[in-house]
Amino acid sequence: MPQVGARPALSRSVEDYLKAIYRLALQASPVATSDIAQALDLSAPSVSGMVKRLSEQGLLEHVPYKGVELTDRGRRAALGMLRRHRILETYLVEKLGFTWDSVHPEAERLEHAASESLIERMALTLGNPAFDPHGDPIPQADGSVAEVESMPLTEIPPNSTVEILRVVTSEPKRLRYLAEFGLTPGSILYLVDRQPFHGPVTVRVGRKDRVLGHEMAALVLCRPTDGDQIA
Amino acid sequence: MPQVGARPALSRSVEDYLKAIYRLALQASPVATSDIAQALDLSAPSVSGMVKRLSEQGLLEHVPYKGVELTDRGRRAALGMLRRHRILETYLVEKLGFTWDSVHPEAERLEHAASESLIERMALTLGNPAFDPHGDPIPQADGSVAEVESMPLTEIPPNSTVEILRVVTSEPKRLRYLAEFGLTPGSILYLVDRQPFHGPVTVRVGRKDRVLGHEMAALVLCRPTDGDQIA
DNA sequence: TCGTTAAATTAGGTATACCTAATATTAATA
DNA sequence: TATTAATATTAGGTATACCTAATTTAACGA
Repeated sequence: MPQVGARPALSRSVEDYLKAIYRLALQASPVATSDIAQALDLSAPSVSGMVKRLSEQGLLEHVPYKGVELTDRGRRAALGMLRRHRILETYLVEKLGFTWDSVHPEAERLEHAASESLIERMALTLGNPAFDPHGDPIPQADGSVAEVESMPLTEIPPNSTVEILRVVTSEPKRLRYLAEFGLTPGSILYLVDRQPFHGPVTVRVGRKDRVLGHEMAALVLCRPTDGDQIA
Repeated sequence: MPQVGARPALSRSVEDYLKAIYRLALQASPVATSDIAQALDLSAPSVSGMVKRLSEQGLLEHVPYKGVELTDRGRRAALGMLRRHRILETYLVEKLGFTWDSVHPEAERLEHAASESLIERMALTLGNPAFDPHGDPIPQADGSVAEVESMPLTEIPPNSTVEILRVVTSEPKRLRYLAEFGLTPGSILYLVDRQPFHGPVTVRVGRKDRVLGHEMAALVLCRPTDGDQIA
């Protein structure tokens, strides 16, 4: 008899594979096994073996020497994991006072253990949020994912005012660095200047001007605001 | 580099063994391997094997053919698990609206995944509770456990008023049954009558008289209240 | 088109944690 | 004390998920 609130029993490993493949498929599809190996820090043969088992289970389709794609079942499972992860991160930050740079590993472990009903109760308590603290969209229970148009700071023309929508890193050091500058989702900033050829970007947050390296600025996704007023 | 808030990495299985041995040792010590096997629903040889590995790791002392006892290290780990479990149960009930009969399996899975710092944040949010929703004492971070004198309903003399302190089962059906009667920790009841030789017990809760089978009544631990007034 | 290289797979092996069947030890009884 | 029954352990085997080393396949440039 299956547990109340339980989900199809996939092992931790399998859940991690599906999540990684989903993410990688957003960049390029089919996904190369070597990319999976790199993402999960595993050897290539380990991934080959697991990929074979997962396709036998109907979670993904594998064309040997070509790559893998998630089946509908595999994608649903991956989206479920992503939902769990992002609801957990949001809950930890909103309700338990964790900082946005510290929640990733905690959510990474809890997402395998939390039941569907726990996640839905957390979501309800949070008012069914559509985005997590990093601005990542939270897949809804029906599998839909909000798509938001955004541009990295490195592509915004100088002299524009933008709202930060999303920060695409889970590295604590970088998250702390950005938060120190006030560069978190929802905040408004004015792009003062941008050096060509992958040079630094100067932004004004509040009254302060900050210089961001190109790599850092590329992680900050924004949307231009209507006016051009300085906050 | 160990994780922030992480604990010594013990596997799920090991954590379950230590928890079970701790509980069993409260009844009788040393603990028989067959009792561990029964508690964890494993074969006797599986337990023999694991017991050997755990004693090699210094988590318990094993005298072959006699039984096992936790070492200090083993006891600390077990108390840690118990704390995690009970904080989690309390949090799920108090903050997320779970019912007291449904939290056990959820906590059983989360206790292996939650970091020390998550548990301490939950405890703080709850005001560092000393007891969980079933009245079980929550081991404190320093390893101390509140001891409360209590008697099962089956040993209370008729015509006395008692407060329920604890209900010692995790079976949902029984918990729901008792909750229906208003028999939860903190509630006051009047023991109307008690049949000898393991017969049923009649209690009055509010205005209603309820008859409880002996087995059920034995799960309800109480403390006599000063007066003898009927609530 | 042939050879070289990069990528992927297969072969074979390890650790954990379980199992059943067989054996050993202890404790209770005749 | 010898036998028996209960308890525990050892022996040997399975599944999962990882590893390294060896091999195969595909793709690309000479």
